[in-house]
Amino acid sequence: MKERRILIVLNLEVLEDLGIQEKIGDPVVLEAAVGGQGQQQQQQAQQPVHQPRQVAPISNTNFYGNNKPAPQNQLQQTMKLAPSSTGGHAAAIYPIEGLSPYQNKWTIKARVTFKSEIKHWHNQRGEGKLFSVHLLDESGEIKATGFNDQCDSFYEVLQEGQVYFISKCRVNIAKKQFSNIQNEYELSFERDTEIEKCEDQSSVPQERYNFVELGNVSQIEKDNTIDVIGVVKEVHDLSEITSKTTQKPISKRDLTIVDSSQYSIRLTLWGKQAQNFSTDEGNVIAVKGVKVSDFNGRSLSMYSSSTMSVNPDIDEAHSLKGWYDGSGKSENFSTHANIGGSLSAASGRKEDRKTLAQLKDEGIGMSEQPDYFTTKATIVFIKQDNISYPACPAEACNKKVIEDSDGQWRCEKCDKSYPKPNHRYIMTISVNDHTGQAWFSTFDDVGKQIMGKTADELFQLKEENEQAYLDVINGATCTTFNFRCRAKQDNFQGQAWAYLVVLGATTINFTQASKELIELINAYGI
DNA sequence: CCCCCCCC
Repeated sequence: MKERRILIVLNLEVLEDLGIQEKIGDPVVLEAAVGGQGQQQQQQAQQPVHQPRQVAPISNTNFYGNNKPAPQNQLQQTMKLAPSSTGGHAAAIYPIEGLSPYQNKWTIKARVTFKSEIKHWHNQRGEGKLFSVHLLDESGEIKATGFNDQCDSFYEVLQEGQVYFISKCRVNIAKKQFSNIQNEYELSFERDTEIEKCEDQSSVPQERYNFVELGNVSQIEKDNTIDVIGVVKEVHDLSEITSKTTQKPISKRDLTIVDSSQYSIRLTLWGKQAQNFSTDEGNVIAVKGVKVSDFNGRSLSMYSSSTMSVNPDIDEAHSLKGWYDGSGKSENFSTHANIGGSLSAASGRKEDRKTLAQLKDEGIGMSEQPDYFTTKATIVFIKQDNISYPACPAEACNKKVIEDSDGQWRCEKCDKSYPKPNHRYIMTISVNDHTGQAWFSTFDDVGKQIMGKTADELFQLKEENEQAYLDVINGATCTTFNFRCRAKQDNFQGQAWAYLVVLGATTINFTQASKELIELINAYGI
């Protein structure tokens, strides 16, 4: 948490009525005046802390972006004097970033960048209605909510896009989990809140963004909130789904957006935003406060409080449009599907892609908790003793069966005998990649994939035609797969080792594999 | 004082 100095003025005495002054005397910035630590912090702040390819959270929120928050000294610049909204006394215009519960005599001059619809609620604690707005000035942004009477008073007054003087609100600690606004605090309108439309509508920024390049979205964890800017590549038809939680139907529209990082990503719009979307392919959209989801590697989903601006008049939009109309239109785009370190949609577990050398170097499978990883490797050797075992043929039993003296196969677990067993693979294979070697254990499903035959078929073949059997083994050797594995620590004669079990294997899709390699190369930022 | 943000 960033250190914050609070100065509470308990009393002051007016020595002389000087009227309204820009400043009195020769005030100095508080931090510098404190000396020592304060100066050190300032010097640190001047260091180039920003690394180009890294996507760092802004301040201590989980809001990600490329821009640093507004520097503190901007706050002083924002301190100006406002025309009175109440007649008589002039009020100091306060920067939004300076609002806190410790000070309530302020007026902000802010643009409404978003206004929600009126929402009605009823729960065990009561019922009511509310609306909320996002307020922006050059220092920052804040959410403000009007409940019940204040909903009636201010809903029509506040219009999206307009600039207002606002004062006398309550300042509460923001509930970050419910907000995509970057502020420690949020406002609620009170009975004596004053809101007045500002004559000068131009001096407040339209919106503030912290764009994350589409290629960097994989670095953002699921459920975080980001801003993105991209060119609309595809507009999918409006569809309707039924919400699992509310059982209510809701409109949905998927867009595919792209940017010059040569990544495409799906952006889902909901409800009215989905219905009203009418922007054609080739236009730039800037989207603020969208949710990052892990579907298909990474995708984006609009909240009802997310906002979209079509072809905004900002540098990023102009350069993207230039890029797209020039070359981008005919380029190919990567997605974040199946990238190393992404979350597997199937299991929801983190499955890092590892090289075989990394397994050893990083001690994978040498800790209490199992590790999961994927790796691309080639089978170089299949151990032929114990390639399969005779298993109980009963559904989902799989217990090893023993042949009786009368030729029946006995299962201890089922307490039954069967005329013949069902063979199941328990292969141990040696795999290699360009970095090293490992032993993997595989069971029936994966064994079938590797051999292209059931263990029963292979067992039969070995009995009938030894050479044909060896041909199958040889055919499976030197094949390459993407292996999905679980690593668990085990002990053998007092020696700890990593027991690596293959949970699934897929053959190499060369198009996909090439894309992944290109992504890896791009990640070096060359 | 709401706080759900949906699907595959």
